[in-house]
Amino acid sequence: METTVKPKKLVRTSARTTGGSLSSNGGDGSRDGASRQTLDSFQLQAISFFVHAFAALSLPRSIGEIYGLLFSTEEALSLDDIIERLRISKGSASEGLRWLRSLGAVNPVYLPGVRKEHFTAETSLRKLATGYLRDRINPHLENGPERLRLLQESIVEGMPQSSFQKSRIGQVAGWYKFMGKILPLVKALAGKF
Amino acid sequence: METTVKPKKLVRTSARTTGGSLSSNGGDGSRDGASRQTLDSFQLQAISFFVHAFAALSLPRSIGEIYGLLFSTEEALSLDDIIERLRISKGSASEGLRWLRSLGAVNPVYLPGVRKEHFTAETSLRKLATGYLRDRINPHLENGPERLRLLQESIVEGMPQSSFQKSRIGQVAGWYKFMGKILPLVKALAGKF
DNA sequence: ATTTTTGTTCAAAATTTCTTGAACATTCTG
DNA sequence: CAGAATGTTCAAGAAATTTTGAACAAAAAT
Repeated sequence: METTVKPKKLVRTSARTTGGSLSSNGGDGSRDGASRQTLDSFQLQAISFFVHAFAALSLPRSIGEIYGLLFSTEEALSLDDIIERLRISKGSASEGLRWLRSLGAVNPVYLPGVRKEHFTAETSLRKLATGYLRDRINPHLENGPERLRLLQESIVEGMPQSSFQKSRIGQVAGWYKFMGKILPLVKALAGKF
Repeated sequence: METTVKPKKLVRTSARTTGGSLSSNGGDGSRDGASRQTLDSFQLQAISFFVHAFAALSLPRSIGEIYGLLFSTEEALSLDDIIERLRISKGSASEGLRWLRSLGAVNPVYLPGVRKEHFTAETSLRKLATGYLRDRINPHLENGPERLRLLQESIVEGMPQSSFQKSRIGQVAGWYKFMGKILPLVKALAGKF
């Protein structure tokens, strides 16, 4: 549930174990030297920002890290770029990227002559909000009518409490109506930002 | 993160170990017999409903159970009533009730001559929404200006990417403005349900 | 003042979720 | 087609969260 905020490592502090032989320069100027795969202060701050923001939605740190990195980087990055810069596992990166992609929070970028898929962050509030609502809110609302029906059918007529129970069902029905009203409003307003 | 929905036990299936000597009838007719502390079909269905709904917000099952029970029960219930009916531990019940209380999702009820605190569910959408926003959304937004400042200060002037970085900050500022617009709208509309 | 009732707290156990890394599948290249 | 590059999947381990239960504190009753 997380009520109190605990300090978590911003970016994992591991030192590379073996001198990795990967190259795959994501687009920064230096071809090979020591500056490779380091994050600048803006990127660090942005990653911190999004890890925090995503945590507010109970989403895993790795997803916040990936989005934060893409958000703060002008060039499109590949899976390996992400692994290298964030020092997370292939599995996490692949999984996190898949999640972000399905939401529409990340855009594939076509680069002529490059095999690896590259991505940039989608920053349009409208698209982000739409994707989030579609993937994480709507599924719950779609079950609404079914759940409401189950609730109604569970009432045994003629009991002293059945009148109370019916009034409760009225409440729930009202909540669903509210959601039906507010969500379009959210989308409409998001379109203006 | 929870993408796939796993079947969870609706209400724990344990059998009482010792014939508990607790009494504290919450208000149902029977003074002592076998019908004590059983849940009717409406309560079961309501608990299932709220466990599911709260899970959508990544809240623990025990909180959904407690709210569901109170929501589906006309009489006010005490901590012990909740423990007895839901078969959850004292710790969970106390903790969950504290959380619901702080949100304003539960109302204390005064019962003359009764020591134990009793509670009913708050069902006003306005109060629920207000409490949730106040406790779980606002705290994150209040850090907004500070976080935005940190982000700005992390930009190193004169680098080739600093122009890009400034445009990103503009995006984030826009998102905060959006939140500032939409939240009052949510509260206002919630008041009508 | 002592005992009983009521409710809270918190360390340990149980459970759930996240991350890792290696095996596997797929697609491209020569 | 063989080999290399790229990306996915998933079992096992690590980490975080939730639940339990017993000790404790506070308030009320006797």
